[in-house]
Parts: sequence; C-alpha cells; structure tokens
Amino acid sequence: MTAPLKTRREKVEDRERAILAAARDVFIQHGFDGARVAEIGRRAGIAEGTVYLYYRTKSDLMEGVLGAFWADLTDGARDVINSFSDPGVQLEQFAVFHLQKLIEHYTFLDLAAKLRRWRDRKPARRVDIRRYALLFDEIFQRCIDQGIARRDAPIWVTRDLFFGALEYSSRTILQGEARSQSDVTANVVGLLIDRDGRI
Amino acid sequence: MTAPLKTRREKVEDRERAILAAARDVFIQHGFDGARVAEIGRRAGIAEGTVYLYYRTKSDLMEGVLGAFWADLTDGARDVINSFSDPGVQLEQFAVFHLQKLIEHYTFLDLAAKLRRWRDRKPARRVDIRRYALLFDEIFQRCIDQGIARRDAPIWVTRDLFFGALEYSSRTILQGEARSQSDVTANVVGLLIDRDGRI
Amino acid sequence: MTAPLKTRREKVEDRERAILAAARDVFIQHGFDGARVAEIGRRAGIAEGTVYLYYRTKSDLMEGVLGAFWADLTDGARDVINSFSDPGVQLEQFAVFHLQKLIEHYTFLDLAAKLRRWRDRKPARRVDIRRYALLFDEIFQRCIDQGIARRDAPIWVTRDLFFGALEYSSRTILQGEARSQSDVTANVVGLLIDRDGRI
Amino acid sequence: MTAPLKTRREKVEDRERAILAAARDVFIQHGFDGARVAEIGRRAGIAEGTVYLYYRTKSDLMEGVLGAFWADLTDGARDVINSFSDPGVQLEQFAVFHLQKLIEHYTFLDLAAKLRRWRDRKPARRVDIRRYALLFDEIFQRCIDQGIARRDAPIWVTRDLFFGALEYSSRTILQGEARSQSDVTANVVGLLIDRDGRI
DNA sequence: TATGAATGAGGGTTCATTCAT
DNA sequence: GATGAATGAACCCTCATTCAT
Repeated sequence: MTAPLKTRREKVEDRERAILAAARDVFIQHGFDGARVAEIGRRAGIAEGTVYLYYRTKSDLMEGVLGAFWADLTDGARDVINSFSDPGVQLEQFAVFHLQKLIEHYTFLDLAAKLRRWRDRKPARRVDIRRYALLFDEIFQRCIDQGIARRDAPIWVTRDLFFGALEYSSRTILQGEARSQSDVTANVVGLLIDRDGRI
Repeated sequence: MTAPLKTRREKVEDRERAILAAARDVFIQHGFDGARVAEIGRRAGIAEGTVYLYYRTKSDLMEGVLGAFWADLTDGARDVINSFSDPGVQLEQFAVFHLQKLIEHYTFLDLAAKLRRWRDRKPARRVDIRRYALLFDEIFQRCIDQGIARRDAPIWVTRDLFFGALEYSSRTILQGEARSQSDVTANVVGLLIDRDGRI
Repeated sequence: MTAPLKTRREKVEDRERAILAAARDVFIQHGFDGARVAEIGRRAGIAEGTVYLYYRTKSDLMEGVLGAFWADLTDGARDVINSFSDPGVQLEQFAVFHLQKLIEHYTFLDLAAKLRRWRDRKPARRVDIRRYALLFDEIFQRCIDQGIARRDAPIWVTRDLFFGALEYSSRTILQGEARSQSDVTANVVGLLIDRDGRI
Repeated sequence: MTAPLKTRREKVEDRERAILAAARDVFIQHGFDGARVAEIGRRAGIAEGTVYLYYRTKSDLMEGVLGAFWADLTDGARDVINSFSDPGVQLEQFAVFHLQKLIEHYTFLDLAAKLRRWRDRKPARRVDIRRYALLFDEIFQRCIDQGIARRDAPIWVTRDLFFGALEYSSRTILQGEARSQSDVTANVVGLLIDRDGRI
C-alpha cells in the first residue's frame, strides 16, 4: 500500500482554493450581482451544488474571496518590503507593488470597496484592509526616523495621498492614458520623501 | 385660446428631468443591478412602461443619468471657481467642492466608474469626466503662471494626486474616521501649491 | 363604438377565477409541496409570472383557493337546504350533499386540513370552515325544536358524529369498498334523528 | 473467543429500528416533502448514505415507517383489549386508546392517509390498516353476541361511526376546543351500545 | 403618447440520490 | 458495510421589457 497522492485534507484544500480562484475571476468579470454561481462551479471544475458545501451563500463566497485576496496581497507586499532594507527603497517598491496590483485587480478591489457600502457587511473584513494599510505606516515611520520623510503633513494625510494617488493613477492608466508605472511611483514617492540627501 | 402654460416640448423636458432625477436616486440607493425600473417610474410619477418611451433600456437610462450628473457637477464647480479670482483660493475651493460632492455622491460616482468597466459601454461618456478634470488643469496652470505651484512634478501627477487624495480621503471619511473636510483639503492643496509667499 | 365584450374588471375577475381553478386542480393532484406554480399558470392559460400579479406567493394562492372553496361549498349547501322545508329532510339532504362533496373533493379537503396544522397559517381561514359547520347546527336545532332529534347527546357530539362518520365513510367508499352513498347517509342520519313518528 | 455482545443480525435490526424511529419522528414533524433524509440519518446516528442501504428511496422509507406504525398500534390496542373481559368495557377502552393515539399521532396518521392517495402506492399497506380495523369488528361482534349492541345499523356503519367520530373529535380537540377525551369516548360508545341493562 | 398588465427567461438554493474511498 | 462529499435537477420568485388598449 502506498500513501495516496493527495490526502483527503489536501484535496479539500485544493478544491477550496479552486472555488475561491474561480469565484474571484467570475466576480471580477461580472461583478457581484452579475456573477452566476453555476459559472463559478464550472470554472472550479465542480458541480454547482458543491459550491454550497464550501460556502453557505453567494455572499459568503464573496467574503471568502475578499479575505483570501487581502491576505495574499499583504503577504506579497511584505515579501517585497522585506527584500530591501532602506526605508526609502521599501516605500518605492511598495508603491510599485501596490500600483501593479491595482492595475491587475482594479475591478476586484473596486468591487470589494463597493460591497462594503452596499451590502450589510459585518465590518470584519475591514481588518484585512487595515492590516494592509498599516504596512505603509510601518515603512513611513522608518522614513521619518531616518529623516527622509516630508514632515509638513500628518501621517494620515500622507497615507491618503499615497494610496489615493496610486489608485487614481491606476485608473487613468487603465483608461489607456500613456503613462509609465515607474513614472507614477517615482513621482508619488518623490512627493512624500526626499532621498536626495542620502542615496 | 390662450397659450398653454407649458408647451408640449416643455412637458417632455420636465418629464425627462423627472425620470433622470428619479433614476439617479434609485441607482444611488440600490446600485445598477439592484435598481428597479418600476421604482424609478413610480418616483418619477409615471408608469413603468413610460420610462421606455424615453430610454430604450435600463442601461441607456444609466447613461443619461451619468451625462446629466457630470454636466451638473461641472457647472457647479465652475460657479464656485468663478466666485474667486485668486488661483490658490480657486484651487482650495475646488477641492472643497469636489470633496463635498464625493462625500455626497460617493456611491454614485463609484457606481459610474464601475459601469465604465463592467458594461460594454461606448466610451462616449468619457468626455464628460475629462471636461470636469480639465477644470483642475485650468486652475493649476494659473497657479503655475503665478509661481505658486510646486514645479517638481508634471501636471498629470499633480492632477492624479489632487483627485486621488480627495477621493481616497472621502472614502476614509465615509468610513467614519474622524477627519474634518477642511483639514483634508487644506493639507492636500498645501502639498500642491505654496501660497505663503503670496497670501 | 360598441361596448367591449368584457370590461377590464370582468377580464381580471375571469382570470382570477381561472387561476384559482387551476391552482385548486393542481394542489389536489400534487399536494401543496408537489404543486408547481408553472403548471398552475399553464393550466390557467397565463404565464407563470402572471400568477404572482394576483397572489404574492404560492402560500397566498393556497389561501385563496381554500377561501373560494369553502365559500362555494357553503353556498351550495345552503341552496340544497333551502330546497326543503322539513328539518329531517334538510338534514338528510345536507348529509347527501356533504358526502358527495367529500367524495368529490376528498384530497382537497384533506389537504386543506393538513395545511392548517403544518403551516403557520393565520387562523383566519378557520372562519370559513366554522361557517359551514354551523349549517348543521341550524338544521339540527330545528330538528330539536320539532322533537325529532335524539336528545341523549349534546349537539357538539352529534355534530362530530355527523361530520366524522360521513368523512370516514367517504374514505372507505373511496377506498373501493362497495357501499352506497344513500345507505351511508340514511344510516348516519337515522342514528341522529327519529323521523318515524312524523314521516 | 467469547460470543459478541450483539450478533451482526442484531446490529442490523437495531439500526433498522433506529432508522424507522428517526424517520417517523421527522415525517411527523415536517411531513413527507418537508422531511430531509439527512436529518433522518443524523437522528438515527448514521450517515446520510447509510439510510439508502436499508431503504431504496425516501418513499420506501415512508412505507416502512407506516408498516411499523400500524403494527405497533395493533399490538398496543390488543394489549389494552386483552386487559378486560367485558366487551362493553373493551369497546370503551379501545375507544380511549384510539382517541389517545389519534391525538398523539394525528399528523402522522393523517400523513399516512394522504400518502395512500397522492403517491403511486402499491395498496400493500392497506392490509395493516384493515388488521387494525378488524379489532373493532371482533369486539363489536362480542357486544352483539351479548345483546348490548345497537342492532339498527349494519356493522360497517357502526365501524365508520366509531372511527369517524373519534377521528373527527380528535381534530376538534386538537384545534383547542375544550372537550374532555373521556366525554367523547363515553358519548360515542354510548351511541353504539347499551350497557345499562348489564353494568 | 401613456399605461400597466403580461410575459418568461434567469438564478440562487435545496436535497434526494449516487459513488469513490 | 459505512461514509459523507459530490452531484445536478428542480422550483419559486423577480423584474426588464413588451404590447394591447
């Protein structure tokens, strides 16, 4: 007797991942209301009814997708940040990462934001977003400690500027305006910190 | 025979306006998919079927609402801007106006943005938004001419920062974070221009 | 201009009757849970969705059917009773009528009884049934007044006997046991009143 | 090697009983359509799929429940009857037993009756019911033999009266009308036999 | 032109039954 | 045999759109 190639637990986890991936794709493509559970099942390679063994409702499924998305995003960002030690570089690379994800997943991020307002969501999900946003605060605090941060605005303004400008830029880029991503990040970061004296 | 109080044309225009107003309210309240044409008709004081005499489909109706919305917004902004002559003040007042409208109509603006991507929109509507965005460019150009604008970034970055930061801030404000609107506008505008030498 | 063959009101009433008739048939044939609204619509000659213009839910539709059924039954019984003046004959004819209806509509009557217990019905419907049952009391009271009624049991026992025996008999008849309806009614009525001294 | 505490056969029988008991409870509580096989399995302490090793379909399971129910009922009634020797008392105690069971299991008895008509039942089950009904005939025959039975109606009318009145009464009692069970049985039995001369 | 009753396609969800382990 | 995850058909209800009046 050889061990099975996949344990039962692994298969369940694979399937859950497949459902989440399929759901994310379909939600992105059609929005929440436009998404059909049947298509999610089909893309995940399972029967429609099986989806409901993993998530009680379409809304719960959306919750799951959001949770996984923010968790992945935070992990990815942390990896990027940890690859560098200089806070200024970290900020720039975080901007690059964030802009890239915004462009890749704009519809989805937007959709997520929408749901927070339309539906009667439990605010549980907010925690994921805040955890991600805190990455900025961590880096920027180190910039402040090293004296390279602009000091003429409270950190929350800086944070809003950072995320807001990147988000808005991602939208103009997606709308086809020729504009390089590196131009955007360089300029945005340039407004927030002054690395000249250092690097 | 006296002249009718309202010409036929006027009545039609009144009705069109009523439909657009009702539709905007309902779209804001329930989103595009959640909006029901019957409710729009009811709020406009007409029969459900009559809506279809003015707009071929629900989507067309949304188009109409968007067009009217951006036109109104542009008119309103222009009024505000024209009330002042100093470009720095104009910029600040424009920021105040924009943030206010974002907060008032966030759902709708968001919805509008969403539709541009989800549906098979003709890009006709883009023009409305661009016309609004150009208001910023006009003001900011005058700031540059008066030497009060920051020069270390191209205007498109400044524009993205301006709209992006305001939009992001409106979202955090709407999410209940205590933050005054005037704080936000002052800080955002302060990052873009330097009025100290002047005013 | 000639008057239309059917006024709008008449058409609506016709349609409502058609829906009720179709619904009753389908409920009888398949039970409440087994009944499909689509089939009800089809049998009524209308679209499935149209049913919902007349009744908010399948349950409401059942309510309507029950109400109409008991109303019809009461009217029919009263007609029969009014055709005779002698209370003894009235009782017998009422028994004949009731047994006949039980046999004709057994499934439905049973179904109706079922719903009263399973569902969280408002007891509003009870009123219809009681109104029908009171017909017995009226007649039997006249029998008592004329001295032909058995007096050794309170009227509620007599009523239970009357309806209970007829219902049980209808069931055995429906199950194919050879037994004439007139035998049943004669015997049941014979146990309750004594017409010998009179007729 | 000691003998197992339970033979395989015994375990199977235990399980079958558990399934039937669970199924009966669930059918009573929710009706046939409303009953869920999963819940039956859960209440029986076995997996959902295991139910299908014992009964091919949900309908078959209902058949089994009915068979067991009528068998139990007949056994219980016979026990009661055998506790007395006087036929009049036997009849009264049988009435008491039957009314009690009707009240206890009304929904289920009704459900059973319903199924006989709705579904495409084989009439196999009829035999159980008839066996139970024959208990009445046995007792009543002895009443006749002892000269205490009313003779003015054939036995099948008496039987219909007996069961019909009790059933109808059980329904009125269940509907909350104040009426004691002993009142009902005394009156019903009093109409069928005349024990005065004897007891 | 205006109406609103009628249409019917569409979709989330349930659950009896099957089947791989 | 026992399990319980997987299946997918079935159905109530909604609502954008049409059309007879």
